[in-house]
Order: sequence, then C-alpha cells, then structure tokens
Amino acid sequence: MAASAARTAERVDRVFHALSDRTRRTILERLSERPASLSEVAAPLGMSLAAVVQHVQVLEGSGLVRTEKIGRVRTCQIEPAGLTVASTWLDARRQTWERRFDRLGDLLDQDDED
Amino acid sequence: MAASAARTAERVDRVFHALSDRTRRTILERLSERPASLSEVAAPLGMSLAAVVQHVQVLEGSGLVRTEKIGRVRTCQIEPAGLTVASTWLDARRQTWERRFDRLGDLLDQDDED
DNA sequence: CAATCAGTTAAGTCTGCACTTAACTTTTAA
DNA sequence: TTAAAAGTTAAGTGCAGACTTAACTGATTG
Repeated sequence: MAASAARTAERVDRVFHALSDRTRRTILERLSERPASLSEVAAPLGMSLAAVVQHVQVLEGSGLVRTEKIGRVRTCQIEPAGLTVASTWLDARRQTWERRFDRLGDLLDQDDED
Repeated sequence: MAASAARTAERVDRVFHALSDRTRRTILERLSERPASLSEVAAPLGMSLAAVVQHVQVLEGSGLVRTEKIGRVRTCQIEPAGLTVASTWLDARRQTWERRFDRLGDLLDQDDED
C-alpha cells in the first residue's frame, strides 16, 4: 500500500505538471469540446506542429488525453479520468481543512456550554 | 469582460503553476491539517529555510495560502478559495465534455427511432 | 546587552523544459 | 509513381525556476 501510494503520488505529479502549462490547458479546453487531429489542435496555437506533438505526449503520459492513429491522422480525445486525479487531490485537501474547521466549531460550542 | 477573462486566466495560471511542484503540494497537505510557522513547514522537507520561504511566496502569490507575521514568527494558513480556482477550471472541462457526451446520446436515440 | 531565534534578501548555480529547425517515414491523392 | 499531407524524431537553444550559500534584520531570552 505504501508502493501504491508512491504510484499515486507520481500520477498526481504528472497530472499537475501537465496542467501547469497554459498551452496544454488550452489544448484540453479544445478537446473537451470535441476530439481533434494533431493539426487541428495545432492550428490556433501559433507554434510548430512538433511543439504541439510534444505537448500532446505530455498530456497522454499523464492520462489526461487518449490518442489513436488511423491512417496518417492521429486523433486526440480528452480522458475525463485524468481530470479526476487532480480533482480528487484538491477535494482531499478541502476535506481535511473542513474537518479541522469543524473541530474548531466543536471547541467553540463546548466553550459556550461553560 | 475580456479583460476579466484575462485576469481569470492569469489566476488559473498562477494556481496551476503553484500546484505543479511536489514540495508545494506537500506544504499544502501539511497546512490543510493545521496552520504552521515557516520553520514548522520547513522541518520535514529536507531543504533550506530560504527555499521554503520561496515556495510559500509562490503559494501566497497564487492565493492558495495566506500568511501573517506576529513577532518574529510568520504563520501560514491554507486558503480554500485558492483550491476552488483549480476545481472550477477542472469542473468546467468535465462539464463541456459531458455536454458533448449527452449530445452524442441524443443522436443515438434519434437513430433508434428510425 | 549579548546571544540566539525566525525569517528575509540577494546572488549565483544548475537542471528541466518549452520551444525551434531539419531530416525522415508513412499514408493518401493526383 | 510522384507529390503532398500528417506526423515523428533528434538535436540544439534559451529561459524559467528550484535550489544553494551568505550576509542581513528584527524579535526574544538569558
């Protein structure tokens, strides 16, 4: 279970790293609307296709995007489960914070009873 | 409204950049349990205090952490609203994706009626 | 008041990573 | 069957950013 925690940590690491780049987030915005080929993804981004390929590889390596090549066209789709990795981490933080907040509330209530 | 969108985009940028570093996420994990001084935050991290100060500055600049100095001690708290910036972006992606998914379902239902 | 504690700031190093160009492969179309 | 389209891969460039050390400030304690 310690090993699986380490694996989870690396997954979280890759996802947040992937999300930290503005271009990659723009690609995800595009792909959440509909799947697209690499060229279609690249078109509005104002950079070389090679650069976009590298971004998509990062996204795929993090599990945020899935990719399939048919003929000479590689089509990219968003992978919602990848988003969940990030959301889950954020929710866990919020939950821990709220638990502490509740305990504080309990303490104050106790004080009121005195 | 375009200007405010740009402001939002920079906010999102700073938040995801802050979250992309493992040390900073570890700090947030610690602070979601309870507030702590800089030295307390630094203790388990195996790096210089100066480095930790820099990380906390990034977290504060992104709105993920709030900080207050009393005497010679600077206390750090998590700022849940910062987490919301990231969650909101992720939820928007998921929502766009689901909307498309629903439209696909509708199309298939139409086909069934033929 | 002297020494220590907690943090701050500046300057420098070193690595990672976001690009570029260029040469190449495979598929499709003329 | 040649030319163009769509990617792929490799190598190199330049900058951002995660650290370090060191010198400093301002609180606190003996």
